[in-house]
Amino acid sequence: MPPRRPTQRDIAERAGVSTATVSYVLSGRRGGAKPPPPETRERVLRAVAETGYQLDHAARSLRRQRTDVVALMYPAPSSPWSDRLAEELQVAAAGRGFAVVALPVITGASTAAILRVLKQRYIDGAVLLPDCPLDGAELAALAAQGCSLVVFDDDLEPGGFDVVRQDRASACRAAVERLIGAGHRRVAFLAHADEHGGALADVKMRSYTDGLVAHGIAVDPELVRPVADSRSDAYAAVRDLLRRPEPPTALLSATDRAAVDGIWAARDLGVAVPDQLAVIGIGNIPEGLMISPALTTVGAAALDFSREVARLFERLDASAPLPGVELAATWELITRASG
Amino acid sequence: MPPRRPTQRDIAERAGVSTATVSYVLSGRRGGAKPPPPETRERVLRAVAETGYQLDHAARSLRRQRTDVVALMYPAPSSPWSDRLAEELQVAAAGRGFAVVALPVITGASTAAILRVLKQRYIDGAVLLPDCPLDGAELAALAAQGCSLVVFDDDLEPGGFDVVRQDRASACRAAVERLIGAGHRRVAFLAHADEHGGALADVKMRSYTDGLVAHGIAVDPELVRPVADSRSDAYAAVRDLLRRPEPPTALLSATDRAAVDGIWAARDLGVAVPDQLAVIGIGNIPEGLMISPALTTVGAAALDFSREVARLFERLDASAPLPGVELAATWELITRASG
DNA sequence: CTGAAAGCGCTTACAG
DNA sequence: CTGAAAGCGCTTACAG
Repeated sequence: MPPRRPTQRDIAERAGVSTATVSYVLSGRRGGAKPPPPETRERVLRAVAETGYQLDHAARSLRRQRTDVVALMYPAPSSPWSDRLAEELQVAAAGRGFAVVALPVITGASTAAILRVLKQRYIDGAVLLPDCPLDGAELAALAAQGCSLVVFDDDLEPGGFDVVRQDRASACRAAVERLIGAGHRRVAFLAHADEHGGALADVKMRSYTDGLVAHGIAVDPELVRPVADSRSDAYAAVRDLLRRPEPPTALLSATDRAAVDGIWAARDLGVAVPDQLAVIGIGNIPEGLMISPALTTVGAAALDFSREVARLFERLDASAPLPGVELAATWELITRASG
Repeated sequence: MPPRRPTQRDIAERAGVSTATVSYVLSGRRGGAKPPPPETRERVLRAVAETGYQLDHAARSLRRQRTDVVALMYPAPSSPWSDRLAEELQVAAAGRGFAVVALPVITGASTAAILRVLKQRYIDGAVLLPDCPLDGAELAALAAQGCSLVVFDDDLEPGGFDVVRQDRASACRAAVERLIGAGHRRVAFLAHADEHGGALADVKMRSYTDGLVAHGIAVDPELVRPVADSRSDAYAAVRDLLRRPEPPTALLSATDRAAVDGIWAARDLGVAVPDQLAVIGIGNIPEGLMISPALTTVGAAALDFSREVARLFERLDASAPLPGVELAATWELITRASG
């Protein structure tokens, strides 16, 4: 049987003071009035040390109507972007006494439990990376209940929450234009698999097809492969494409990882990149810089979320609700050597 | 001003029932007695729908003395392993009404806030991946307070919590033995950088040095490079090593990623792997299967945490505290083509 | 300077 | 079948 956790009442008895005094000592807070004198303070702290007392988060949250916890929500699996944001958030949060919890959203698994974390006030605020499963109405409802939200989304209008614009569609389209502008007519596309579908997958696919069609190029279904989410599938698909009688001369990939695998496949077949096969990825992951030739890609230019993090804490610190604003974190075509 | 969140009292008034009835309807729980009849039920549910009522997590947790939240703690950055465990945990949790929060521990940032999440009963239980910043005494204290814990660790004894053994030291040592057994005498080591130090970094380094010394081979400081945590540094370091007058004939890397970069560097210099340079990584990430030649590595054989996840929920479901047990998830030398 | 007391929003034995 | 009431462990205006 685990012994009952000590409460402030236990500490108070042990130290011969009231629970109010215990709370004042522990919180250091005292609404303007003087703090308890050192002697009282010490008795309390000694009792805390002796019993191993720990604050009860639920009780404090209920009473104070805030949790001092913020969340980072993102579609799983994690990425260098979500990792970096988690780090920046945690550094900023530590200085203000906030804890950070990450909420990876598993595709396919039920999202009910994870949405409960937001709706039932487990947390005071959150940063939502792109493609989280919440619509504008749900976000507005959360904001109206006092949840501080910074949301990465290219379509939503701010409304009690802030929206970070990446303009991913334009950047993806620029990649297609670059390939066609360089004279490519047979452009292959490594698409997301169906089970990794979603808004962004659609944006990527539409950028590809719209780009081709806008230049009078028919979309050849043979050149579109749903392999962008699997390294081994991507490698095999590109090898297969390059061995065809009429191989593609350019490759756009929905993920940088698959693009890198494509470059490997090309290298292993003796196909020169970019001369015989131009390759452009999407996402701008660090690995793209490591391969030779370095990967041309589409994505955010810098691994830096300081503005978004700062904005979240502005919201949390504000005494009155802040209006929703738009922040720009625009995706760009990042031209390197591969295409 | 955000309107006050509706409470069960508001729902009760609106539906013309008591708060007790509201609670019974919402929880579906009723200690054996009959549930409220459909008519009452409907009135309550209508009021809930009209007001957008959401349960208050803090109040419920305080009253029920459980949170229905479990955590996954792991040293950042995330990895295929932490991603996979998050997924398995979430699937298992969803079926039982539990939410999952991830707690990435940022090296360098203060761990105080994150430890509070465990100690202040923010959660009912957690899986701790290797190298989390909690010692045996802290874990025992948490367990004694009723927190269900499954801890990956090679040294700790179970004590109110379960311990998952990986035996990483033996597996790392086996990698060194394999290289030396194959006749290699000049074995380079890509070590962790100092800032990525920790117990595992030490285990890896010791396996390397002890292995060499056990076979009468002096450790050449020139062959040890602290580059395993940076892809670009690893690539450059291996290129540099291979250009030396007396290049190494084998390479052990503290991370698979750096090992893969090493293979790239070798390929780019025309050095054959494994004939001119045998390469072994540590970690068994999926990427190791993608490179050619496939990476020999050290790690868990399968990306499968079902036993650990099941055990966590066994603990959570148990009416009385369970004794701590050891689970085996032993690391192995996984022999592929590179070394 | 300190304490008694109310109350945050739930759940659940218990009485009717 | 339903409701009044206690209480989970805190914080904080308020009284002394």
